[in-house]
Amino acid sequence: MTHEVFSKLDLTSLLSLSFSTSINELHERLSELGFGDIRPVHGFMFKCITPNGATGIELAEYLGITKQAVSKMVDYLEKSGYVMRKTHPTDKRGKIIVLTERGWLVVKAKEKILTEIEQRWIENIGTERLQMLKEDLTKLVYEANEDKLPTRLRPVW
Amino acid sequence: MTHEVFSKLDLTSLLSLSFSTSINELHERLSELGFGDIRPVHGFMFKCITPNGATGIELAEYLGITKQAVSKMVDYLEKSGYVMRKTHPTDKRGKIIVLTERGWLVVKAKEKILTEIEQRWIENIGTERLQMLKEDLTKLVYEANEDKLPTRLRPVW
DNA sequence: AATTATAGTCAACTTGATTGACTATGTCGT
DNA sequence: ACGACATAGTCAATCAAGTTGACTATAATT
Repeated sequence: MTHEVFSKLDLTSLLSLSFSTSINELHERLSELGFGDIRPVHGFMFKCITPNGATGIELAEYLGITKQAVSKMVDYLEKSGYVMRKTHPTDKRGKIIVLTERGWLVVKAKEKILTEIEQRWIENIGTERLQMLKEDLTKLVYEANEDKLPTRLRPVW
Repeated sequence: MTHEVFSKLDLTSLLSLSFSTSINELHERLSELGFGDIRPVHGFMFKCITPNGATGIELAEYLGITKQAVSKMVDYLEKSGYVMRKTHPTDKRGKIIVLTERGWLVVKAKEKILTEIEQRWIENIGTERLQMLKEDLTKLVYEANEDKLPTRLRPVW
């Protein structure tokens, strides 16, 4: 694909490719660090869990999947040593999912790698332009969500 | 989610939410026009098909799925009246997938709706800023792909 | 002409989700 | 305080959308 081809992409293709590009690089790097069993949704889940844990319902809403899907995912991540279930402090029905030490390592690694990706983006388009890009996307997402149910993170396809 | 919450989102969350926001609105609008059986991947497939058709292999590469998945998708879209298979002009093994009249209606509708979404984004952040946003994303995606296999449209999750 | 590669389809399988039911617990209205 | 209703999380079954490997007909290569 030449630059000319890219410049003719519509908005949704541009956003999808931008997302795929950054998330692919992130997970290649995480793999190199020994976190090859982490999928993008796991990284987003860990973000929601920090710093104090989250309930299954909170994770389901945040990620845009059902509570049963969250339950299965937590089963898998618990078995892989990234999260733990704890009893809810005030609701006996509930569980709080928290990160293990290994889970925190993923969160730190992700932050570091994303900082490096952004650094390279800054070298490409400049600090001010990246700042504006993020401000504008934030504004547009905020506006689109201010009187609706929040858009779920999970990209529909 | 308050504006403060949005402004703390990392890059990958921002891009995912931006994509979801725009693609959700697009498909709500397409649904209103009677194209409720179209998924985002179909819209991208139609884009790849225009104007002269595409082979199964081309569609698979463009969308980031296997040729069998494309075959099944084309089965479905053929049955729904959006595409047709034609024999390849020069390769007897091959098929060319082309759009029907109804398929072209979807392409036109998508273009119109995306123009309207962009128009509203212009009202929000200004013509110049949207222009810069698109230029910057184009630049970043292009740079990330110039010496690699192309990033596939399909967002990994 | 023989060998190797490819396009598309087939059937079977896998993955990651959803659905509806269930139990234990929490909330609300009287 | 109690009964009715709602909810959190789990269970088993199911489904959608993909992948895999095999296959045939055709194309390309040697």
